Amino acid sequence: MKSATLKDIANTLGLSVPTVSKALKDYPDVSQKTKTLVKDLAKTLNYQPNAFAVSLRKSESKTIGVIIPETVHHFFSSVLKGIIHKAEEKGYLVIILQSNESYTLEKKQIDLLLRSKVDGILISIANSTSEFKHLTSVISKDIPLVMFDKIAKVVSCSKVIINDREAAYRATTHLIKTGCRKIAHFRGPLMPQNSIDRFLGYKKALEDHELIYDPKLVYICEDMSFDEGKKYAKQLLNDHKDVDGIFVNTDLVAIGAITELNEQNIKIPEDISIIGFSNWFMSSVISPSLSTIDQPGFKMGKIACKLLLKQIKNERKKQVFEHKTVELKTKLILRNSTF
Amino acid sequence: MKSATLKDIANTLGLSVPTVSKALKDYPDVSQKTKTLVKDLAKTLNYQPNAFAVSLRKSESKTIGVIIPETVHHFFSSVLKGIIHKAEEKGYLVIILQSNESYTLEKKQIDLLLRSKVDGILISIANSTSEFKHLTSVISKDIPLVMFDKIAKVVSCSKVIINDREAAYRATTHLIKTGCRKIAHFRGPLMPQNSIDRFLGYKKALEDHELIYDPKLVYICEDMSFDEGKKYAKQLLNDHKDVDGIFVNTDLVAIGAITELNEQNIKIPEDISIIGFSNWFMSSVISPSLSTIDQPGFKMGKIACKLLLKQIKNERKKQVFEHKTVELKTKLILRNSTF
DNA sequence: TTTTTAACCGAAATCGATTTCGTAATTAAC
DNA sequence: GTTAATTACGAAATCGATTTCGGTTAAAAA
Repeated sequence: MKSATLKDIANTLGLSVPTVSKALKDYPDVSQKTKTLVKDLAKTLNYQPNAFAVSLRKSESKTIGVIIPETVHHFFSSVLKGIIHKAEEKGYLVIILQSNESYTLEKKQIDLLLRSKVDGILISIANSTSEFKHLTSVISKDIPLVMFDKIAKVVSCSKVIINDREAAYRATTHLIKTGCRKIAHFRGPLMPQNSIDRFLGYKKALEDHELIYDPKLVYICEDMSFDEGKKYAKQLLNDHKDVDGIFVNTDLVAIGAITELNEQNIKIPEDISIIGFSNWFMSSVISPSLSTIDQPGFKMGKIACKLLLKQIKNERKKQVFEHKTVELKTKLILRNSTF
Repeated sequence: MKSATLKDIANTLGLSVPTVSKALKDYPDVSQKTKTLVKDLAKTLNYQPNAFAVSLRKSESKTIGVIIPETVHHFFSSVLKGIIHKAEEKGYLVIILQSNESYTLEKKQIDLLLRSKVDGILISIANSTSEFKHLTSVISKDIPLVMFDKIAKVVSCSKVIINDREAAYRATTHLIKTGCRKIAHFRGPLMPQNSIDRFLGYKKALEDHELIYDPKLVYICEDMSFDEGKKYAKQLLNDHKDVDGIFVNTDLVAIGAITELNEQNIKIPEDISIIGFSNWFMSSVISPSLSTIDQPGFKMGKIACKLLLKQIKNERKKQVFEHKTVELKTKLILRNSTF
């Protein structure tokens, strides 16, 4: 029981294939009579145009590809939701791949997506990605590309980001304004732009408020895990007993730190204030609940997808598309891990 | 700068398109000399077969579709990770759609996937889905379908599940064995099979241990949210002051309940023991940490995908494929919300 | 020298849908 | 009644790759 084709309709009605095709698409050079004839039969046969054939003819797949570092991650799954939502609304399907923060995998996946002829690509790059030939080659092939959250500044394409630096500045400043004088920073890996920017925001906040920036107070988390949060909290308590605040690159690590401080009976925020980044759901639930920066994942996904689809549309019309960088607002969420 | 086609290679080498095609695929009726000639040029031109054309010819897309109720959900994003992992390994891409627990959307999405000609479909059905014509119609079109986690028993296809009933039985039994005598149950909606099964496991455990099953101790959570957990915990404390245990359908709701009990200074587990279901990461981090049932999401995704791909393979070979139901082991995780 | 047999290659059909262009039949115009 | 203008359809080409089936050349066998 294969599905009906134009040929099937044409044969049973004694028409030619082109006429049937045109009838279904309301071409003016088909009589009303045959149009209704064709459309009725198409409905009863439940005719669906063969997507492969249409794709081949129009050379478009109505599909976009997304590469994220990790699906099991509150922020990225929110972004994903936004992307899928917008794409579906515009008649596009979404192929998801995850790089697991690996540059090698990311390259392979870009290749996979190109081979499978997606109409465009959304990407949030892996921590280990420091070369961008695979991305610029996408652009040079005239495949629309939009980066979100973890971007590479040097790649010229549309981007959707938050102002990590400013948000980190605000978070750190809040610690300062509520009395912290010796503030540590658990930062992310050296490479990705947003871990750099958050660090710079932290540093700037210290300097603007006449606190001394001390590199020894900055701990680098390689995989930004719960365990790393615990580990560096422990180490911090050993190294610097008089620390009274920590600004953490991401909530998960902050929660690890909170767990360690709780176990050592350090009072939060009385002894040490902690502020995280990203606003995972979890953060509202642990004890003490975690102050943090809210990152609008769903919105970021929607906007990134919208930008991509617009660019795809322009590409088809051979119009130039100016790359845009959209910066989304973040919110400082105050809970019980800070004053 | 369009990408190279067989025609391009054929023209520059003075060969015909079929010969080039056969050279690339090592047909025996092409001389070694032309083979190397063709292959070399293909490499320098970076030739990639046009996926649309191949799909049309072979009528396969090397793509599978996945419908889940929600991406922003620890369990489902784990399953997703497993699916994508296995699919990529076997050369398949994965299209993700989310039904948002809506039957209407689910139907539309099945249709979308069929129209876009995926080679197979993986689905975890929405809570509101009680009719299955859209699913049986997939099967009758000979498109392989595999259900996971939230399944419909009446649909005849392969399934990957856990034994919800037995796991719930174990969880409830643990409460009983550690001294609970009046155990409430926060269950899920009436429809989905696993919320029914978990309820039945709870009930059976009570009966097997000579405790009286009291329907008034069962609260129905419609959307299984944190807030519902809080709400019903509050209500439970009003309705039945002597309750000493709660078995909750899912961790998120359990965490809501814990939050409410904490606020009311009820001691966990001394006054009331709580046990959840699913083992969200969050559960190990809140205080007190939540005892729960571990559900192997990643493994479930991998196995469901593996089953689907095997069925796709068999379908192409016109072989019959016997539907399998794989039941994955769960684990009782004991933490500090129970003795 | 003739016949047989490989070895190599290409013509043509196919997968479905789309679009351009040409033509027959009908109607309108003069 | 002849010409011009519609109307309504189909032939053919196209999007790339694949596969079957012949056919030509050269080498091997008789």
